[in-house]
Amino acid sequence: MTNPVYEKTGYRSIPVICGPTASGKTGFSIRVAKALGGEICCCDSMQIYRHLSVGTAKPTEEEKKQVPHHLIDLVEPSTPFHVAAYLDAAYEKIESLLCRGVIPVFCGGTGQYVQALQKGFSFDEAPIDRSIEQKLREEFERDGIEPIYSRLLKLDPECEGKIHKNNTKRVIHTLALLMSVSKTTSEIREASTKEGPRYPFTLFAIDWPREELYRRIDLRVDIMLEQGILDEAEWLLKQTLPENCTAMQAIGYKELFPYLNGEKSLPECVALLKQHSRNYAKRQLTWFRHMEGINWIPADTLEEYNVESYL
RNA sequence: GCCCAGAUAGCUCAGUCGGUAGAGCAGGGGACUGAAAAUCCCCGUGUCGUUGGUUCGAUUCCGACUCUGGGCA
Repeated sequence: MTNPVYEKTGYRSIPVICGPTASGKTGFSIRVAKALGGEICCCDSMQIYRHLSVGTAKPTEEEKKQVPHHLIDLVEPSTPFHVAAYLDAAYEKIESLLCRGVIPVFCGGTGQYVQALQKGFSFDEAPIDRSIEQKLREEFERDGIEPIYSRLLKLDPECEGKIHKNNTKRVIHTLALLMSVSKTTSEIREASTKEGPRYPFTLFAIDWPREELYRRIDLRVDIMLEQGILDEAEWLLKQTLPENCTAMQAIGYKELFPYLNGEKSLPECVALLKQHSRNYAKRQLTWFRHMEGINWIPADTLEEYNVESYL
């Protein structure tokens, strides 16, 4: 079996630097990319939005000068984006880097995106029909989740153990998906993995003692404030996007809106922002802990850690 | 100094018509295939402020004390 990564770059696999928010992924991935002569590909569901920079902890201009960064600033905050779109962009980027003999170095904290890359999910079906989803949402407002949940189970009984009834967002979303592609979830699952991973990836995750990680998160929020996250939040608020659109839900902005609207004090909002960042970090860790073959890097060994020996 | 209201889980509070207590948030664990920084699931023993009294039994009733609000001086 041929390995396009090895053929083009001499490395057996593409490194993916993961870790919770504020764990030091950006700095570390720059070091790795320099050592490997690679370029960085971001794997982050929020950094793909233009204008949202400080709040999403994008690499700075300074950092981007050191190593080229890709898969950042792909779309406007008003544009819907999702794993499928990310994978399209990612595969295209990987291909073009490999053609130049450059090894991509992935870096990011979005578990869903990392998983999709690692497992090689493909989403080549027709896209989900948004009008169906909209109709279902209206139905839910009117009659509650019961009838929708029953319809979902009727179409695909396997969902019973997989999707909790209270998770209305996923119930609605999944039913809309099944109706759009007329398949069951296991058929979708099968179809999306039948080709296997597109490229070999090796995963790494930066590991901090929990308390220390939380301290770093709090500290970084303070830094973001100094760097102008409020201006970004104000700009985003002025776009008057629908509340449920992805960009509006980014941690760092939604918590500051009440302050900008004069409903809450700044310290109150900042405390909440720190809180939500910590909650998020915990959820990220759940993803990474259960990923196959992930290599944990204790934070105090980051300096001397040699990614290359794993590739 | 006097009057009133509080004092219960890390925080905000509910409750026990007297039989040693429970929510939300925090915290911990988990799920995740087209919104994922989203969404959802599971996990709750704490001298019920201190100290006397009444009682078979007090966190609950009564007294005193301490502290915290608010009011009057």
